[in-house]
Amino acid sequence: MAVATVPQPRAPQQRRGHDRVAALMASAAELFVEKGFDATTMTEIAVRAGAAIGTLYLFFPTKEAVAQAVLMAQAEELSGQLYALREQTEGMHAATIADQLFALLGTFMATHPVYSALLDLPGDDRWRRAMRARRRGQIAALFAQAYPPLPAGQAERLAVIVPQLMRIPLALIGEKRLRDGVLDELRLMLNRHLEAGDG
Amino acid sequence: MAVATVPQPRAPQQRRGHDRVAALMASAAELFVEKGFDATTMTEIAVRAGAAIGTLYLFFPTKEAVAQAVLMAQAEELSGQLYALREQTEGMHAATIADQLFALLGTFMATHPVYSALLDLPGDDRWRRAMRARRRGQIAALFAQAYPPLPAGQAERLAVIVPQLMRIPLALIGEKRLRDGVLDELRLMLNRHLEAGDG
Amino acid sequence: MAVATVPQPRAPQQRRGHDRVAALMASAAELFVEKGFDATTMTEIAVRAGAAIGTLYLFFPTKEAVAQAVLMAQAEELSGQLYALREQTEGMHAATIADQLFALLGTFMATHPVYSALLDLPGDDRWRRAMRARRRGQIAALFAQAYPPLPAGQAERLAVIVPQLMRIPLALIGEKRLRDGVLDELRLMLNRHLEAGDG
Amino acid sequence: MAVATVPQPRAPQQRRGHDRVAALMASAAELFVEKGFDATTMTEIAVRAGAAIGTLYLFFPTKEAVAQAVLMAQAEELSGQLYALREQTEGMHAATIADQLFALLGTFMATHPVYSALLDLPGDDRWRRAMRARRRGQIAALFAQAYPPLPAGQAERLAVIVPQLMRIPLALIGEKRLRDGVLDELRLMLNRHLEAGDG
DNA sequence: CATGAATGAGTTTTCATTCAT
DNA sequence: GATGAATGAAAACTCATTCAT
Repeated sequence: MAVATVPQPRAPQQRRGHDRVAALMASAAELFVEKGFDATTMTEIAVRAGAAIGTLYLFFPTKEAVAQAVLMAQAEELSGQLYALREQTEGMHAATIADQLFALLGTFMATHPVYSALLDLPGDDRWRRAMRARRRGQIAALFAQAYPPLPAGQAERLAVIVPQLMRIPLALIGEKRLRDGVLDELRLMLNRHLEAGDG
Repeated sequence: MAVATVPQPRAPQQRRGHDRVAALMASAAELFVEKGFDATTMTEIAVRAGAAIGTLYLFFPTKEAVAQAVLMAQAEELSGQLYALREQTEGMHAATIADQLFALLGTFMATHPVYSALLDLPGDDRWRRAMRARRRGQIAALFAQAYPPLPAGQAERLAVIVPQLMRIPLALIGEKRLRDGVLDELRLMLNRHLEAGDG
Repeated sequence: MAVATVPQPRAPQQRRGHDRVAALMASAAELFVEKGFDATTMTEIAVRAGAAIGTLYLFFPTKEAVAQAVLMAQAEELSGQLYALREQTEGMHAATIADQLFALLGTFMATHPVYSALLDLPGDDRWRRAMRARRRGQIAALFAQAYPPLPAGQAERLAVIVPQLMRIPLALIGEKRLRDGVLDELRLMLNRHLEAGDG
Repeated sequence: MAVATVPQPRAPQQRRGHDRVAALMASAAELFVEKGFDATTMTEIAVRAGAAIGTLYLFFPTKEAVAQAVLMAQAEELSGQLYALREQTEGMHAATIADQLFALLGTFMATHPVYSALLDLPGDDRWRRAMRARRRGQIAALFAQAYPPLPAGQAERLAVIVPQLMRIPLALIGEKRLRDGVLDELRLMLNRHLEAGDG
């Protein structure tokens, strides 16, 4: 039962539901990065998005569902980028493909910090596993295409390793010089490894 | 219907305080790995250690303090191992040192999963930062000692990268073959990078 | 992931207000029986009636008002039936009247389960009391007319008892044989009691 | 995290857990009768028992569990009374047994109003069904023992009917004279029915 | 008349922390 | 040292009700 206390003028209700959901998800993504999933409250998410708690629950039945929606949207985006990369690098030189992939992942991780934050939560569900598997498959396919003589299994191993490599610089916020250096170091390390081929 | 349990006569709790604390910390470490820090309750920690909740608070003022104690103990252990490694590899061939370091970190990460779990929690405190810095310093020193001509900064960059590399296989529980393959791949990649020297 | 549903084009809602209200009340009646008054939500009522929540509030100011309307309509119907029974049994043999009343109430209770469900809610309001009083008066009048020598007060007592008797079989859904047996038993018991007159 | 605001002196904590549970259940029983199960809040239950909300949840995991505990305790009591009645009326005259049963149920219903209130909630669970079945069995056994020539099934039918009969006067709070009259009427009706035997 | 997105007070439930014994 | 009953602030979640369109 909602008894109006101080009937505040309501914000314009013209925003389409789509905008509302987008604002809520953006708010959630920010908070998940700032404080982590557990420490973020549903009320905070709503407040930062300029919505009431009930509005948040209008679109997402649980807090877990918010995380899932945020993560899925970002995974979708990454998947799209990886797909596009595969298209546009068809037939290119292996080293070029690797460089592009490296750049793509590095940029994505840097600009989508919530992606890593949510993907590696304790207590991995079915859908989180599925997301990781999909990413692994796409990246493995890219490697396999770029280096046809790649021995069995190596593409998959690289698909596991490379995304994790790109997360390393993320922890170095506030140490910009070191961060850039680490990124270069990682790039160099991976290139050398790929050029050398399997041992 | 859940009604008050009949207070069972308790087993004599005569372990020395030291054992008590060790049991509590071990219990906490297990639970932090299984369910994550936030999802672990103080009561669970006490129960699994066979202690009462009050006893847990006798030794640790807050839940955060438990995590800190657990993490510090493990960091201390790692630090000791790194120190010992430095002693025993003095004057050895660079490649050998690297291999040893790799093995040491790999084993440590695999056997101390709570270490990573706690070190990378969102909301980094002063003491967590200090811990990371110390590790970085020790590993950088090892690299600098092993490869005297290492260009300025590279030892530090490697000290950032290598521990993170060794965490990658941890996520592959249940895929043993892939896990071992990834570990080999990482070893190979790092060795090649070190052999090649700086660009 | 639960995201805003795409607003489907709506079917034309051209039913006259009267039909609308009838549909809403029917929907409410069903749900009150299925889940109880408290567990039924206004949104459910509207949805099952194929209406929007706002439409429901167009006709009923509160949830309580819905219950009141539903109950009043059914009480009105029962009252009408009782009135008709009184007319058509004028001058009949007492036993016949009793049988008819018994049949009437039994059928009504079985076909209007929401009637009992709403009438016996905790927290009895003025209007619920009034409804019970009216029913009591009508049934008492029937008894008084059928059995003129009925001692003072007995008609009223029977008017309290008989409707409650007829509710008993309602609880036996799923045990049809027992239910029918109980109904017969009740009929027999009441007839014997009436034939014996007051003690 | 509980940050003490105004450290109120705590009430004496000497009451045994048993008393605590009893007080909570008594408080719940009162409120369930006064306002019904749904309208009663866990906070109210705790407050009326002089406990904190957390204390209530210490003993009962959910509100449903509170109801279950209250109902089970009362059902246990009724069951004990019925058992004792069976023992002490062994070999007695049928009419006497019936009278005793009638008195027992009448008194029980009047003094344990929460029993009916909880047993007839919408959404009958397994345990509620079990409770009804048990009562039915016990009463049927009593009837079968009292009236050996009772035709098959009638004992069970009576076991369904009689407890419901005894609930009827409960609704007449505030109309004492009518209430007593109704009770006598019911007694008379049942006796006549039993004396007449099956049709 | 009709709609349904939006609201927020109120409810259930959890759990870190305290303290009398 | 050891205990565990007790606490209550805070978080997740519900739903009757409103109102701009």
